[in-house]
Amino acid sequence: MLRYALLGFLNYHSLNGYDLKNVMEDSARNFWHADLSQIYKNLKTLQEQGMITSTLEMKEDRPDRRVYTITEAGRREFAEWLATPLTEITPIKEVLLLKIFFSAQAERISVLTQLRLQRELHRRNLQRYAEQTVSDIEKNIQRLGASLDDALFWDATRRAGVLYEEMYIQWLDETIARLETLSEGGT
Amino acid sequence: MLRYALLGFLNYHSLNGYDLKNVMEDSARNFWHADLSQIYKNLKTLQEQGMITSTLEMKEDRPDRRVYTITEAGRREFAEWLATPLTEITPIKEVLLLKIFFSAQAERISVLTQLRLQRELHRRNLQRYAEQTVSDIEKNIQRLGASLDDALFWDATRRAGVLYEEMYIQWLDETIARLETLSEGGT
DNA sequence: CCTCCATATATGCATTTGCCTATACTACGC
DNA sequence: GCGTAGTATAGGCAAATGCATATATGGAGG
Repeated sequence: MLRYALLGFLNYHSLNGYDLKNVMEDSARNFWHADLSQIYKNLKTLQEQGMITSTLEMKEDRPDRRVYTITEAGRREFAEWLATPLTEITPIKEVLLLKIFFSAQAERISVLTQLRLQRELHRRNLQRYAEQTVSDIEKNIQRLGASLDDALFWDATRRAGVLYEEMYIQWLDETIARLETLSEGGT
Repeated sequence: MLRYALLGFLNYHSLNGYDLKNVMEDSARNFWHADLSQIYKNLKTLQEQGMITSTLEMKEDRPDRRVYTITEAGRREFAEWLATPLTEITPIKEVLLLKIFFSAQAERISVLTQLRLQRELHRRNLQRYAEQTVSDIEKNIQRLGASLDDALFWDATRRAGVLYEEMYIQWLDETIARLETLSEGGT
């Protein structure tokens, strides 16, 4: 999957591995993330497959950088992926829910503490998505040389992040409230 | 992570690999899933580490089954995991959002088709969570010999599934509407 | 009769992922 | 002067994951 993310970004603009990581962190972190080493490995594979080419830029004051450019074959593969419909839902793996599922066996107070901590983390996340304004998106559009059309879709993914965090916080609030009511009489 | 899911279920009741898979599918599929081969591998490892033991039950009409039972060490490790707070949020990898992010480069109609297909899939998912009633949870409680306390937490995870799907459908509705408005004049 | 499905376990293999480490230079703060 | 952070690439290794396949039996449906 990561290969398509990389091809997608390179389809806008030639970039090196380090910058790809930063661009991804800035714009896609609420639905995708990848380790730097993972990105370098994928770039190597993509080049071996002829999807991208690279040139080494010599720098005097900074480390040399290997800049990757998408090829025609790369554009084709990417376009094909974009056009192929997803016939399934991305399955969720949510560690907190796994823990909660078994939490009848845990100390009630410990569960509450953990839920409150998660609520705090999700609140911060929500705030970040909410603050990621239109101007931020415009900044990324300039950086990548993307079109104004892209802003619409980028904002849609930002909106998905906001809705997700709001939903998550609502669920945490509900669940914490339920546990607090029960705890008044018990352990 | 899967090891804790397995320990968690075995903490209620001794089970074989095949049944563990079914129990997980029935009760945890909206926040965790695992391949059968993955479950068998993990059971093997857990036994090597002394977290579980197994006995082979000979069946005449059916294949023999290896039934796993949690050990004291297993219970300790599981309890420790339950008590250790998660200091981070589970990162999301959502393929649809990755595609949507780059979808300014795709045919507008193709994007709409894909979003509508996903909406249909999520609607079905929501319906399943909504229909997974209290009686279903009670059935699982009996099957595993869990306590009534568990019902509270199991229902909380079910509720999380409902909220997630409602949120997702809302986002899809929003996004589809936005694209439809734009498409009236364009490609 | 034959195929598919359910029950049941297990191995093999490739891919993906995560985390750690090495290398190398600059700049900034203490 | 020294540690830390930023820029930049890359290899190593273990763990997790996914998918296919092998084996074996019984029952249901066409």
